[in-house]
Amino acid sequence: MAALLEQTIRSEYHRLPVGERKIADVLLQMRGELAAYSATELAERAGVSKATASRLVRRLGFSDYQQLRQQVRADGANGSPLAEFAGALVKKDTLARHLDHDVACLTSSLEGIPADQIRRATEMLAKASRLWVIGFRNSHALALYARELLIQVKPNVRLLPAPGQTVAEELSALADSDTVLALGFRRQPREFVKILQVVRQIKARTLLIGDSSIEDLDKQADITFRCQSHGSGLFDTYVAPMSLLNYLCSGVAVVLGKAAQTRLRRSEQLHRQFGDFGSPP
Amino acid sequence: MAALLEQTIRSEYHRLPVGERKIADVLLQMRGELAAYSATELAERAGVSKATASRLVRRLGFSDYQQLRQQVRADGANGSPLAEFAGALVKKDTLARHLDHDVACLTSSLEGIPADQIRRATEMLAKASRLWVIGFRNSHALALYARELLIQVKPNVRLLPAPGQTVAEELSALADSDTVLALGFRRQPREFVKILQVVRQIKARTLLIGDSSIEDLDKQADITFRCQSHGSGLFDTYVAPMSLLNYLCSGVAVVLGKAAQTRLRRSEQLHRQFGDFGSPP
DNA sequence: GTCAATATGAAACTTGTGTTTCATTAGGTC
DNA sequence: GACCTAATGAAACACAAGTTTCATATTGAC
Repeated sequence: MAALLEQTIRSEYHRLPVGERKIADVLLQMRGELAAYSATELAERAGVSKATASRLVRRLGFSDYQQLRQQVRADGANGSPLAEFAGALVKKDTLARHLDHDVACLTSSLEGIPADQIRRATEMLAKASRLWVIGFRNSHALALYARELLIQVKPNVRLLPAPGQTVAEELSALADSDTVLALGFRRQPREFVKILQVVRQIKARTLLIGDSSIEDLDKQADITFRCQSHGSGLFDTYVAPMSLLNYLCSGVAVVLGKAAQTRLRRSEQLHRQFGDFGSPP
Repeated sequence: MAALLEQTIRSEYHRLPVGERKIADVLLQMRGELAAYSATELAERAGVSKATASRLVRRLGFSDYQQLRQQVRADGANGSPLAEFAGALVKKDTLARHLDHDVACLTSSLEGIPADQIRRATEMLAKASRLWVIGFRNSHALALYARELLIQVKPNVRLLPAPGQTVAEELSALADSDTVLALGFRRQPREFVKILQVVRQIKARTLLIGDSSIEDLDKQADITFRCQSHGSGLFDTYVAPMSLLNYLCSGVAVVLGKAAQTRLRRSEQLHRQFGDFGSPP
């Protein structure tokens, strides 16, 4: 990145007076990100005056700082957009494109999450006296997965909707010391919104995980995680929430500490006794 | 890069008026390079006035554009230059490590799959007169997801185990023109193996998706996909099979062509009539 | 030490960026 | 349709960025 500028600087470097050299050094260190900085900041960083910075720009052959910045930007831009173009030209097969898509989806959904939000979420799950996992339609598979994990480290984890029962019936047992883990991806029925309202009235905690379709439903929740769910093909992809749930539940186990560990071990043992395929008879 | 900003934008996006959305879209496209552009340029690119751009910055919670630019810069800096300088020093937090893990897991599971195997698998699913999706314990959530997708493009997709019924009872209806989609991740009961044997005897087709625990069970299956499932924390991760199932089912819809499309559209319509949250009453 | 020649920073200046104001328009409600 | 609210762009504005000027400091030659 900014290779063009680097060449220019190096070829002039020996001619530069001390002050201008200081700035040149800073420029070289910056590389691609240079365009994000103002000439004033660069001058400060180098410990010289703005005037010196301005003069260096001239000496390097630019008419002004603006021009330099644009060159760096154009040069650096060859990094990503050209790569995208090339990617299209390399004619990846559809599987490779699908993979790229899902990786991007996963990454952009998780990477910006503040550590504090994760911490609060895991504590909310860990400290709850009972947990309710709710998800309709598409989200039900996720709910099932979440319950599967949570039940291994904590007693009293209930899945909704349960076959043969109405949600209202089940939820009548909800208490204010409980936490509801709501999976709200596209295609939730209106019922889902009502449930969140009820949960709020009862003053139980709500942890909402969903996609852009939840819109301002985040007002009903104590903590909200938004994941990308748009798939590469016809169907929505749930890699992001899957990964997030995995991470959160691991975190819950850590918060619960000893208690969870023993519970987990006991679950392993039960599996063995019950007779897993793969374990000795 | 600029992940934090992306999260912020996505969480506010639905609240934004059209003009501000245009700029938000531009910001999302820019990602890391954003700091190199002035608010004026962004406004021009989005086709709105500077004033609108300024207002968006406010709405996203920044005091001014300067502040936004600095956050993007600091955030993006964790990406390349620091990594280049001292890879060892980059003390990623546990979430970042988890993300890396799951991305690696997903990538290594899918990228090596031959196109031909995908093709055969989708055809096997598409051509079956009936489909059975089987998965116990951990794999049941995956099975549920698979059924959810398949039922949208094909009639007669049955999920096993079903609550209140024994698998044997259900499977008595299995015919040799059927296909069984078996999810065999860690912790399958012995029953699972027995089922695969029965399926083979009946000469129905078997598509097996699982992890290393399936060992030589692939002999019982016509096609086998092996995914990584070892998680970064205590629990297994299922991002890879999730992504694979998504891709395969999309493929099935394509193979089935028109018939699947209309079925899908009808399903969408039904959802709407049934009354989704987010759709007009 | 003196003298050029050059380099430098402080401050004045200019320009353009980003914010704010305000009148107009669009969207929603009764 | 009348009304209110919110959104928007044009223009006025405030401010900071970058350039230029100028007086001072530095360097090297003699």
